[in-house]
Amino acid sequence: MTTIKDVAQEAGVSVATVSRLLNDTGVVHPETAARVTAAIQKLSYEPNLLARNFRRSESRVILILSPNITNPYYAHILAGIGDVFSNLGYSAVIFNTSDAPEREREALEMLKRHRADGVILMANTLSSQEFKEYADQFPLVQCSEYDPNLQLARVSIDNYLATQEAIDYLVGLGHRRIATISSENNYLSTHLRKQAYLDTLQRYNISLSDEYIKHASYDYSFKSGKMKAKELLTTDPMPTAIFCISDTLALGAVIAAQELGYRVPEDVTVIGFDDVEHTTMFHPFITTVAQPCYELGRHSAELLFTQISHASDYTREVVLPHQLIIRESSAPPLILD
Amino acid sequence: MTTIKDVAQEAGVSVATVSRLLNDTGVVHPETAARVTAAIQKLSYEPNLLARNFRRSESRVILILSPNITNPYYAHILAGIGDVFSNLGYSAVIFNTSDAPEREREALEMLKRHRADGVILMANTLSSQEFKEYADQFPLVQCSEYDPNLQLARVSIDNYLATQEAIDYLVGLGHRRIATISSENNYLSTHLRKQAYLDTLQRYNISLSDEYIKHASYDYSFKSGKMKAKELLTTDPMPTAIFCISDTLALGAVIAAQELGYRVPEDVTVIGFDDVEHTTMFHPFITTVAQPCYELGRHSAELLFTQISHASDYTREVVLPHQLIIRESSAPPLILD
DNA sequence: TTTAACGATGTAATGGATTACAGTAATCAA
DNA sequence: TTGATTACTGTAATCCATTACATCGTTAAA
Repeated sequence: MTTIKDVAQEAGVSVATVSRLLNDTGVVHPETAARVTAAIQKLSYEPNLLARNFRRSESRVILILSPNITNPYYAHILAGIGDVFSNLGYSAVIFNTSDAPEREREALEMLKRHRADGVILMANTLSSQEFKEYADQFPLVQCSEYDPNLQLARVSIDNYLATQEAIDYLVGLGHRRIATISSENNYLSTHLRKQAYLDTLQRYNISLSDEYIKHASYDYSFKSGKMKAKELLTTDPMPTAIFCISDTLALGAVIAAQELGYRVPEDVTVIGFDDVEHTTMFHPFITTVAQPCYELGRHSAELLFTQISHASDYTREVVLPHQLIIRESSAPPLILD
Repeated sequence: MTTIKDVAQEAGVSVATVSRLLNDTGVVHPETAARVTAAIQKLSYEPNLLARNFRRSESRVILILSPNITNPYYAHILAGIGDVFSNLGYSAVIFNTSDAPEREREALEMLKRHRADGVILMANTLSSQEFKEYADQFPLVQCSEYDPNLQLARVSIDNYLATQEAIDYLVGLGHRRIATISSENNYLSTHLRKQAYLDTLQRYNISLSDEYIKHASYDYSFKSGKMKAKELLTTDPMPTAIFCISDTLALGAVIAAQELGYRVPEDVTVIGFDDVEHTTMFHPFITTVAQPCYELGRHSAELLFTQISHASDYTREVVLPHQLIIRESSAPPLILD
């Protein structure tokens, strides 16, 4: 293997000079530089990053913990993170935690072993205390979800406000029997969306029914959304609107309604959350709360990089704008109570 | 930072002994081992992987080149690869090439710099000659797609045979006006599927019409599938069946048909390829050729690992079984010619 | 003229783990 | 009893790039 020593020998200089040229630290006489460059070319030398990283004590790897990569919502976040870091010469390692604490712990151990320089978490299943121990020692950013007990760097939308606006919209259309399909997972966004749902209905003096609150699987699966929607559509009185905390669930609800012979939005309004591709794949196009996924990823990456670069003060909380997108799956109820 | 030296000092032994214990190379007296283990615990020592990898001259990273991670087809392949390698203590870095040769080259350079120990390619845009140079030097496996000019390790299904069976099935149903939505990309699978389509129709003495052969975008986008299907559905005579080389395209075709007022499968049969989730999201469930994605990933990973482990002889070609899954989007044509 | 500063380069230490090789004591075979 | 073998441990070289410090002309400032 060609090393910096070989290049130095070939060019008749010391390794220090080669290194200086390579890293653009310190001055090198143009003529010398030319000789070195020629030697590098001739020997087709490539610096050994194992040695460099070891010496610099950095891995140039960042870790991304995501509960489930197959979820399209994450794909754009990943793209955003990837674009920032690959420009900076970092590799991103995506770690599928499946929401299992052991898996998450295992991944975070990589930081201790100098396997990664920092981490972006899409979800956190550890206790605040255990989580804080990592956060205190290593660059860390929370994306989408975050631990409300800790003052750590995070990037997300305002889930409470976004839900409020969605429910306001439904009430504004005339809906009173508004159900929700939440999730059995433990994410903050899930809590906030449910709380905003409850608070907003209360604000309008709309009575709440437990039967109108369903919990789909932790990963928002299409199947569980469909199942829960069928439960809702067979309760009496039937809700006239269903607020789903993810588009996949909303899709399931639309299909459930169709299978039961209901029309969307004439018989029942369905709205989703996230705005992933399949909201506009078939009719009715789904009314949803759009999240700026790519931007969430980009901001997270930038925030992590400032931490890795040892900037002492960095923004802790980035809240990006959401947007209610009205499409075809929502309409006023046919019969007003 | 705690180093192996600190542990050695604490335990009153040499670094060699600690290392031997850590790596289970050579014998260590049980009592000594206990002392060392205690020291490791006490100092909460974690080996520095930067140093280890440098010394061992391995990165413990493998590279995955995929043209487009947002495509759900790849998600399961990635899961299969990930499961194998994370058990082996490797990290997988996913590189989105977007089918751009520069991006691919850039990624492969990482091998030269000892940034990764091997690579799995989902698609290759380089010339056989350039590609061979990397393959000769580094562990490499082609997954799904491969360069037919080179004898390199690859894992895939038999695309030609699979397509043949699909067309046989359509002809068996009574279809004669069979169209295809192929892709403008340059993948081998695309060529093979198209060729099998052509050959099989010829075998049945069914005349071919250029109007029945459409090419969607390189990434099989839903939109382009829908657009091309509309073109097919407005040609005269209209095809009674459309063979799509991906499920996303098939989905687009179904929606296109519905928007034009045609029923699937009564008015037009649509079949897809891959068997990703959305084939069963709504009715009609899509008839498709299933690929064992997870297994493709797993086998690729195992094949790569044997190469990394310097096994001199390893299997070059793994062909996994496909399966035609008949669902709701296919039926005999209403009117036979 | 002398001193200081600068430009350009080289020497050698450094990072942390692995491992070839050497060494010691104890045990075994003859 | 002696030589060989085994079990266990230590010393020090090694991997390759970076970089603190030293060196040596040359030029600018005093």
